[in-house]
Parts: sequence; structure tokens; C-alpha cells
Amino acid sequence: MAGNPTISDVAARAGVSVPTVSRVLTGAAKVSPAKRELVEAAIADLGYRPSAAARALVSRKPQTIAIIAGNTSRYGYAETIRGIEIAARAEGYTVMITVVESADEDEVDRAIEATLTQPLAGVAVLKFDPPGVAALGKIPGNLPVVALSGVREASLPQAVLDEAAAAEELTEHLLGLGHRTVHHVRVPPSRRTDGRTTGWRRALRRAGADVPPAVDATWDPRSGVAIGRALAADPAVTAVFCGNDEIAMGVMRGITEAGLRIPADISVAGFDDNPLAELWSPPLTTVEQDFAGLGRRGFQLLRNAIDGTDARRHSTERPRLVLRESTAAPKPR
Amino acid sequence: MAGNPTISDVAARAGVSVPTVSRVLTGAAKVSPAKRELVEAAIADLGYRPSAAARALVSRKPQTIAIIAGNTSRYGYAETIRGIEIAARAEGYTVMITVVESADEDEVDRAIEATLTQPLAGVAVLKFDPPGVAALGKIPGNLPVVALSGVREASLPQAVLDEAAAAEELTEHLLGLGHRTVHHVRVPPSRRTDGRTTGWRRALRRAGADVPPAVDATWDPRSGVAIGRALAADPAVTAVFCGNDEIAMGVMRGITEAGLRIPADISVAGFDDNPLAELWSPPLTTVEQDFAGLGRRGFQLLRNAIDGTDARRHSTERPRLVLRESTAAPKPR
DNA sequence: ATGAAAGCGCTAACAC
DNA sequence: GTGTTAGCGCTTTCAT
Repeated sequence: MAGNPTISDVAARAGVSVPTVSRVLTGAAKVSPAKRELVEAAIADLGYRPSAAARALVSRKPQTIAIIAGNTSRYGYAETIRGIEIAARAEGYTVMITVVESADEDEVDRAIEATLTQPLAGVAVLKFDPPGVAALGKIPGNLPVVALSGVREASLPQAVLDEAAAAEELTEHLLGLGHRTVHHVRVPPSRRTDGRTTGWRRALRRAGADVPPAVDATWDPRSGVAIGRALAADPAVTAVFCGNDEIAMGVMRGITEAGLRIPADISVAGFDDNPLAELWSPPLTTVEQDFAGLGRRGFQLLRNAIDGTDARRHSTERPRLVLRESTAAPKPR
Repeated sequence: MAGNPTISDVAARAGVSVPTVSRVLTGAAKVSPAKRELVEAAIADLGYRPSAAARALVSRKPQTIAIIAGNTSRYGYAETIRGIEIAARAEGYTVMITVVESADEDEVDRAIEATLTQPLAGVAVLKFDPPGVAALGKIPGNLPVVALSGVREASLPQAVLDEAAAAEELTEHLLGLGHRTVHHVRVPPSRRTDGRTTGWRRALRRAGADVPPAVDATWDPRSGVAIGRALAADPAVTAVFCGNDEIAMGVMRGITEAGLRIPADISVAGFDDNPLAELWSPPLTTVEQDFAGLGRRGFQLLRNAIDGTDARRHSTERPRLVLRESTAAPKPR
């Protein structure tokens, strides 16, 4: 026996037929205790492990789900993936990850093709960015899918973090402190607009405040530094809402380098509640997003889709404001 | 045709035999241009996609590798996984991730079993922590494996970041600044000792400096705060080397809360060069670890093992010291 | 309760 | 070059 033992090796060793071994394995039908014991002993002796490939081939019930993501290492992405993985593992699913780094059509196609080639029970797409959006569009309709993201959408099962509501609440908090308006630094959005920007604008409009143009940062926290310096140079800027904590940290550094203090001169708020946010100086006011929970909820929706359960297809959760020391009332003029 | 089209649907549609379609697919043998075109048209029409399960079953050349990791979201882990994934994808491999959260025997077994059930070309294990070490011990010998880690080891192919050398260099730097000794805060080690601790101790010993007991932190950056406060209370402490940047940030916060300044009163250095390290106040002296590169190198070694190439089985890289502003000469007494 | 036979979708081996 | 035949490791009939 050169390679791994197969089911027929087990059958031979136990002195039973192959289907009987299969029955023991799957528990699908009754097997007499005596034979069951023989089979189990043979399995243990041989170190036998069933082949998922052969199983998926014949039973058409793959136990693998694919996660498609534009990134795996940034905080929100990594935590969401972790949440999916934990929920999936708990229910006996294996997880496969495909990274689609750009929305470039060729790259998306290649990645999707490679993934869909696998026997998949379903797919979870992190629709956080343009690659995610592009990937979602390519998944064939007959495969169960769930989208995870910050922006609500109609057609597919989707788990959402209501970023717009949270951003609105945060902006209102800033306005309530007495700021005449709030400036906004965006992280790269998944589409023309994103929930954080939408909520921010909504709060400003409702309060009748000026809506200054949003400033675009990249995902690199360092991109916030120059933006912070520029913001510091504008005396109209008293409060800044950043698209994520990392950018906020860059912006704060830029503001500090320009000689202003936070929050005395300018209030800065972030988004995500990165584990380092509370350790920052000053500790960062932000919005706690339960990414791992998003992942878990997403997996549940995917399971519903896989099982054909006609259960809920949507799940929304409202992120929670975390007030710390980087925001305060504007200084009197 | 209820489900997905199969290779025989394609063959029927193109008016050729099944193996001919297979030959077009794999490029393994010559097919006349005419038939090739027919086949390609049929594939496109049907939206046919070969089944990786069936392929792996018969060809015994799976194109999937598994990554086994104790965590997916912490910086070093996430970056390493990203590096493996990118390298693997570039060579046509799909990546599957298994998380083993604890070294608990049952959990490790379950996770490994579930993974090995898949048709796998090979496995990459992140041997950063006890779960990784435990998992590594469970991989059957006939499966290509690579270990990625900070500590050199003999028997398996392994890609390494020479943390001991880097930690030694960093400690020497601190000693060279005039500190009588350097205190050390450890992150949870993968075994009794880890490279960072080893390098630190080696430098101290060689310099004839005191070797204070190492203090243990958890992975949570907040665990550093209390440690920082305690360290600040000890007047003998003038320099602290932390096992990673996040802990260093917690420690710095604790020291600052205790009323001391960095680096004037106490120098603090980290490890990893987290993207936020240079934005911290003061910017953190640390060691840049190329985790993504570690992942890439690891994948190459794994490929060697898979292909049976008798190429190198080890790859070491020396992390690079990054001097910033959190370390300085001790203040004169 | 159990075995024999069939077949999942594909590639390998062998004719021609 | 191309078709025919076999068979990967397993589950699913269908007998018994």
C-alpha cells in the first residue's frame, strides 16, 4: 500500500464490504455493533482518513466554503475572516480563501475560476472594496452566496454592519459638542460612496451644517499624515472624522507635527475600534465594529442558503460608539 | 442538465470524445486545431468548469495547499498568510486555511483531520505558537510540509526569520547607548524559549550585563499597560525590549501613565515594525520583519518538497533594525 | 443488516 | 490525433 489507505483497505482488514465501512463512516444506516467495532479498529490501525474529494464527487455535499476577499491582513478583513472561519469550523465546514487584489477583470476572473473549480458548498464575499464588488458579480447564480459588507443591497443574502447609522451618530456627537461642522477623511470606498461617508453627510445636512469636501486617503496609515498637516493649516477645521482608526492615527500625527493639540485644537475620531485605539495618545474616540460577529452572522446566512432553509437572508447590526479622549468641545474663539 | 455541465456535456456538444476534451483542458496531448476550437466553443457556451475534486481524485496532483495557523488576524500571522497566498496563487495553487486556536490535543486533532481529508498538495504550518508546534507534530510524514517560524529546527523544510540575531542586535544597540541592562517583556512563546528572548539574553550575557527576569505579556496589547506601570516603578529599569510592537505600545502607555517620559526616562523598543509603529508617539524603535517574504519563501520550499526537487530545504532571513525615537541614552544619574 | 453493482467527473493507458 | 476502456475512492441504489 504505497499511498494512503483507502476505504477498501479498511474493508479488507475488517473483513466486511466497502459499503459497510461507508455506513460506519457516515452513520447513514444501521450497522451491527460487532462489525462496527471491527471497522473502527481497522480505521484506527490503518490511520485511515476518508478522501473529501471522492466524497464530494459522489455525494454532492461539499463541506468547504470559499471566502473571497480583497485583502487578508488589514484589521477589519482579518477579523471578519476569523469570524467566518470559526463559525464554519464549528459546523464542520472547511474554509478556503481566495484573495482578489484588484478589480481588474482578468485578475478577478482568474481568481474566481480557480476557486469555483473546487467542490464548494457556498461562497462568502467580503464586499468591502471594488475587488469584492467585482468578484460578487462573477459568482454563478446556482452557488449559494453571502455578501458581507457595510452597505445594504437587495438581491443577495447579506450580513451588514450599519456603518451609515454609526457614522451619523458619531458626527452628531461631534456636532453636539459644539463644532460648526465636521471634516471627513475617507478610506478607499467600495463604490462611489460608502456608508461612513453617507452617514456623515446625512448628519451634517440634517443639522444644517456645511458639508466640506471629503478628503481621500489610501489604506496606508501614513497617507493620513500629510492630510493631517493640511487639515491643521485650515483654521476652519475643528473636528475630523476618519474612515478608520489607522488613518485617524496618521491624521493625528500630522496634526501634532503641525503643532496643534488633540483634542484641544482639533477633535479627531476614527472608526473600527482597532485594538490599539484605546492605547493611543490620546485614546481614540471611535466606533466599535464587531467584524468577527459580522463573519459569524454571514456564515449563518450562508448556511441558510446552502440548506435551502427559507430563513432570514439579511442580518444587520449597529456598530457602537466608543467615546474616548480624542474628541472634545471646540476651544472658544 | 440540472447542475453544472460536466465534461461529457462538453464532449457531446462539441461532437468529440470525453478524453479529447480532457486533452484540450490539460494540454497534455496534441489535439487538432479544428477539434480544439469546437471544444473551446462548447466550453464557453456551456460555461463549463472542470471539477477539481474529480481531477484531484484521478490525477493525484492536487492543486491546493493548506495553511495551518494559530491565528489569522494578528499582524505577523496575517501578513505571513498573505505572502503564502500570493505566491501560491501565482503558481496556480489554491489555499485553504485551518485555524487551530489552542494546543489542546483534541482541538488539534479535529482540525488536522478535517484538513487532511482534503486532497492536498502540501501543508504550510505557522509555527509561531504552541498550537502551531502541536499541529506540526500531527502531520503525516508522507505529505509535503513546510514550517514557518522564528526558531530554526532540523528535520523539516523551514523558512525562518532570524529573530534571535535581530533581538541580539537590538539589545546591543540599547546597551551601546549606555544602558546597564535591558528588561524584556515577552509575548507568548511557541516553546520554552523563543528567538527574541534568546537573542536578548545572549547579548546581555556577552556584555556581562545583568539578565533580569523576563516579564510575560499576553497577545492583548492592553496586557502591556500594567506591565509598563510596574516597570516604571522600578528605578533600575531604563530600557525595555518588548516582544512585539503592540505590547510595546501598551507598555509605553503604562510608563506614560506612571508619569515617566519615553525615551527620556525609559527607552522602549518593539519588534515587527507594525505599520503603526512609525506613527506612534514617539515613533517606535523596532525590528522590521518581512512576514510576507517569509510566507513567499515558505511557499517556495513547499513547492520544492511537492515537486521532489532536491533544492534547498531551508531559508533564513535576518530582520532589519529600525532605529526611531523611542530609544535613547539613559539620563545621567 | 449487509453485500454486489453502479456511477460521481475526470485522466491515464492503450489501442488504432 | 483520437476513441475505447479502465479506474481514482467513495456513496448510493438495489437486492437479499
